[in-house]
Amino acid sequence: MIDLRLLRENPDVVRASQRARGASEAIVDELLDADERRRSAVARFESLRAEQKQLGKQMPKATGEEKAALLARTKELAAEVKAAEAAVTEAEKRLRSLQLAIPNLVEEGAPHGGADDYVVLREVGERPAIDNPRDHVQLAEGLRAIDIERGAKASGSRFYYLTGVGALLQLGLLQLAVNQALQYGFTPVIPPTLVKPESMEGTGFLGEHASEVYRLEADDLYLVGTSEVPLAAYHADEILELDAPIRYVGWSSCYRREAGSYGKDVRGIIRVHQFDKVEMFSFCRPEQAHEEHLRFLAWQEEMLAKVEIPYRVIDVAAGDLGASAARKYDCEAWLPSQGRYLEVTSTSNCTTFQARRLNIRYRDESGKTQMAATLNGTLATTRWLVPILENHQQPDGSVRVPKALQPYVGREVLEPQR
RNA sequence: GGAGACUUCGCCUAGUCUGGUCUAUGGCGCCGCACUGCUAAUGCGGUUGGGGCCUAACGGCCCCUCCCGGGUUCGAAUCCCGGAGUCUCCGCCA
Repeated sequence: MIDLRLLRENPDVVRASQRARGASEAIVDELLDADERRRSAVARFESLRAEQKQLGKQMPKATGEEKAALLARTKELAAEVKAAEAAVTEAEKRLRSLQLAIPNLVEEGAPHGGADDYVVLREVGERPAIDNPRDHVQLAEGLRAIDIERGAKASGSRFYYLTGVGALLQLGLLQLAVNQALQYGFTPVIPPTLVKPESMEGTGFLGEHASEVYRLEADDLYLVGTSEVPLAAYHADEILELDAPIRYVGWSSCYRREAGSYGKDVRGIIRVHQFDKVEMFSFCRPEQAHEEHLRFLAWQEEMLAKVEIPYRVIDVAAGDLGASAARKYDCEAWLPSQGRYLEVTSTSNCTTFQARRLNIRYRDESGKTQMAATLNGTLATTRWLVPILENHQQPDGSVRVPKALQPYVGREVLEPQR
């Protein structure tokens, strides 16, 4: 949700941001107009209401004719107040829906343009030289690590079972991620994965991504696509102490409908309806957010280094940012079987956008309440198994376990079963 | 699933029966000042949040806010209806 004060004082900043995203600029003027209308409706209501209260106070002491006159006037006023109040409600409704339709202001420096206009910031690590690389499905089959057929049998397409070393590998990877986060002062959290509409709305997932979200109609609850949702909602309607950032690391299953993604990444576990994720989340002061964002990215790169995967970092273009994000960096892992990069992490600086919707504030030095900033970033997911298996495969179909994962998995090499 | 109790300005709490003087009580915490060799203690004062208008600013005036949404009324923290949440007991089940 956009800051109305900023919009009023500086509409050109909002227009420029919309332009960078390739989004509507006209809506900015609609919003300005709605804001204007709301304020005049409020002013009318408040002056009527003030008079009503004034007269109401005289009522108990009034007698006789005086009282009759008061009654007549206040009865009249009551109707006017009611009408004025309805006008305010109407104006606020319009304002709010427009306000919700405008995405976050893009951070200065973010590349302009659409999905293909990202900027590659760096490539890290050496791609392994593998002749005729097996893909993760073939490798997992040999290792008996992922059972896609039975996943389809039990639950349908894009579901899977992680079995044996597959299950161990995921558990190890996620624990490695949590342990790293603990080192940097994060509080571990296992959140609810069913949330109320307000939580979904507050994090901005019911806009353009609404069709991606599972909804339980009978209970009016949503299955979260990321623990970002319950982590952000954790402090909804609270006033926080934010001398230093408050950091949580969430571990949860994530659910995505993947509607309209048919034909994309159909094979294996690259794009699935359910997966597990360890997610960093931070509440901080707006002026700390940029630095925190870079820290998140550094911690993601630290994880990728631990599992010894070659990757690149991209600066996502404005038009490809989610509605909540002001800036987003993705890490993409190298995929030998496909000769391309695959997104494995994403970190967004949501500045005050989510906090404004969720009403999350802090007190500054002068004691005034201010909107907090929120940030999120992936630390590990089920999808990571794909580049881990593929990049560490051996000619015989076995897979070397990265050193950092060995204590969790309990072996140095995963051998194919026969 | 059934029955009951409860939800008040950061936290705890008075007020709700009997509508107006609630512009919401007190305590804790926090902030400021005074006192004190320093600290502690004490005293005095301040302290819900959101919004509108006026102002260069300091500040001032006003509206909303007693879980949420309706209703009754000239007037609602208070009465009525609906909803949410918390707790207790019962039932059922891991």
